[in-house]
Amino acid sequence: MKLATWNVNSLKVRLPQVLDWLAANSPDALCLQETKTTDEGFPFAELAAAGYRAEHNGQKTYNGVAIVWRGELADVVRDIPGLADDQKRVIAGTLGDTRVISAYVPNGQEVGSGKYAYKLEWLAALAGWLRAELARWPRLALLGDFNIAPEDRDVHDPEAWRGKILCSTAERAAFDALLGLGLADAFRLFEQPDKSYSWWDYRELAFRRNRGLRIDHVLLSAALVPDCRACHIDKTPRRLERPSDHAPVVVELR
DNA sequence: ATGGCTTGAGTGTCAAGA
Repeated sequence: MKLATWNVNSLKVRLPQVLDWLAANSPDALCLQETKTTDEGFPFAELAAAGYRAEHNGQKTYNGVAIVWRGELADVVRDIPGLADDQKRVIAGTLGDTRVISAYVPNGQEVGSGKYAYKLEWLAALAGWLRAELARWPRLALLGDFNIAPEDRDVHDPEAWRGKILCSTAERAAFDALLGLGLADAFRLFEQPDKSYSWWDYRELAFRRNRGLRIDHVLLSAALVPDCRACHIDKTPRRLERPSDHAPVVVELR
């Protein structure tokens, strides 16, 4: 089984690239973030023509997450149960016996800001909900844009980013708390190239200079880890014209 | 140098992203 996650930064703009990527990579499920559209604007028909079904949790202009899959998806949940939040950042479903969650963690804007407090509260709520999800579905994959670079090696210039948004101690502690639930960072299960990132700023030729951050992740429950054969970041779409600023992250499971 | 791009909104220019 192949699972992937991709923050597309507007599905309207990126749909041709998503369709091409699905055709080229043939994942069983693709988790999307930042669709930036309502359910009415979601391209269900175009995806169906490509052999994929979809569940979307969207809103106008901002946020929006989806799972695009082949086969059957059951027990779909939108949003974090019990969290008062009008931002559409979570959708989950079960593919076979594997729970698949597409998440778009808040950016946080600046350490100490209101958005930063919201990010940390949101991550705490996510962890609380995941504990229950893991109890129900031992085989669980949490995929998405976490907006956290877990370690200095995930940052092109760790000194410049020290303590800054996406890299602060509290954000990294929140990421570690997710690992503490029994989840593993699939990317780090394998030897990886140095300076591997999943996001590059649009400005200042950041991609060409590989000035990026690894903030998109796939976390696997302990039951899935032995089945994980590979995890990689696919930089191919980042090289296209009008790319998303994020690259897809792909895992292959037995 | 707090900029630089890109998107959605909507037609002038701002909010938000990371």
